[in-house]
Amino acid sequence: MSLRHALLGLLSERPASGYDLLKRFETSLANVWPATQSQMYTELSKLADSGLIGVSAQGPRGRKEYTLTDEGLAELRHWLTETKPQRNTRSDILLRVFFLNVITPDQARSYLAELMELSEQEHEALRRLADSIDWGDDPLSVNGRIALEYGLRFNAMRREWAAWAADQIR
Amino acid sequence: MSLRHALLGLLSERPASGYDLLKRFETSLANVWPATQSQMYTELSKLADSGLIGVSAQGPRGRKEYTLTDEGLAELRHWLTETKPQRNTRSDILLRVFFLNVITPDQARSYLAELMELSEQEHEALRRLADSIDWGDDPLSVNGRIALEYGLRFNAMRREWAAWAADQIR
DNA sequence: GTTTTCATGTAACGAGTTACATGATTCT
DNA sequence: AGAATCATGTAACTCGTTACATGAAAAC
Repeated sequence: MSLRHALLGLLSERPASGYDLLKRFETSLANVWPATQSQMYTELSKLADSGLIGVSAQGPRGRKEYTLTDEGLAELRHWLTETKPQRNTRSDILLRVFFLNVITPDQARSYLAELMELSEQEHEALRRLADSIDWGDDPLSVNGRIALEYGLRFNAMRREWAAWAADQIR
Repeated sequence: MSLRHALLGLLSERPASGYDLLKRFETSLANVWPATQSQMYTELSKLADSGLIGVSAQGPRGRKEYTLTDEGLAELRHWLTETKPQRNTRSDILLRVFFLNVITPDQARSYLAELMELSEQEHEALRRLADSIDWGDDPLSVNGRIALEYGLRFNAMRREWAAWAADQIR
């Protein structure tokens, strides 16, 4: 139920079309909340129907620019302050760990080595992303920087853990 | 698509009924792959239809005991060795971070303080769980211990990050 | 004999994915 | 003129959640 809030959040910065939002997802939110094109257009229609956003302008090629309404902003704030985040369960990566005894120790260690590599690659990608952006003092930079730092720490933690885990398997 | 593999994995230890598996999910896999009763019975039917598991015994009250077939074990091994884990995206917690500028700095800091507390609570719960189990040298203990260590490290990381993040918000 | 536990299933709905379908406009 | 990009939408399907429904057997 959070795609709607992701869209409201992006529209709180500035009005945008579905196409714009699609692009912005790719660059900023793809890591924390991926969404398909199909899903976004559907959700935007629903948001417009429920009055949380409105069509503020029409452009060429049927372009519809959406703007956050007062109700939409209220809903966004309500979500941020009054509702508790659901903890993030369901990890394919971790699920596999429970069944590593089904394969050979060599295969298990190889799986954990892959995880280490994956973590390193993601860490590196985030580091490059951090370098490519010139961070200002504006709120968006601060928030983006905080989210990115999470990614860096997360991948560092996961790399260390996978190394430790590989060592546990005898 | 991993619930099926979670079920195959649990059945690789020993045969069990849907009801048994439901109980075992609660204690072991609930943290990494929660599933509802409804979902599990449906998935077990599908697995039986496709021949990856079979009904090995019938008990009182319509109890059906399922056993992993050779094809099922092969599929489980295939999943573990040949397929790449999908990285874990979609974090409600992190999504909110992107929009903290929409609320007041005080509210934002309060949100991060909640996250710190949540991480501490989960860490503590896992620590208690670790203490309550007498870990042996058997494969299941090793795997369970590895998964649990992940949880401990993850929550420690998240707590530190939230503390750091709160400090970034001025 | 009543409550608890065991045990399985279905229906309706919401969220997410893949694929298909269409067409206007801008760029080269 | 043709290719790339902009731009939106729908259909079919899978996965996951909530709620409903049922009843046998064991425990007290």
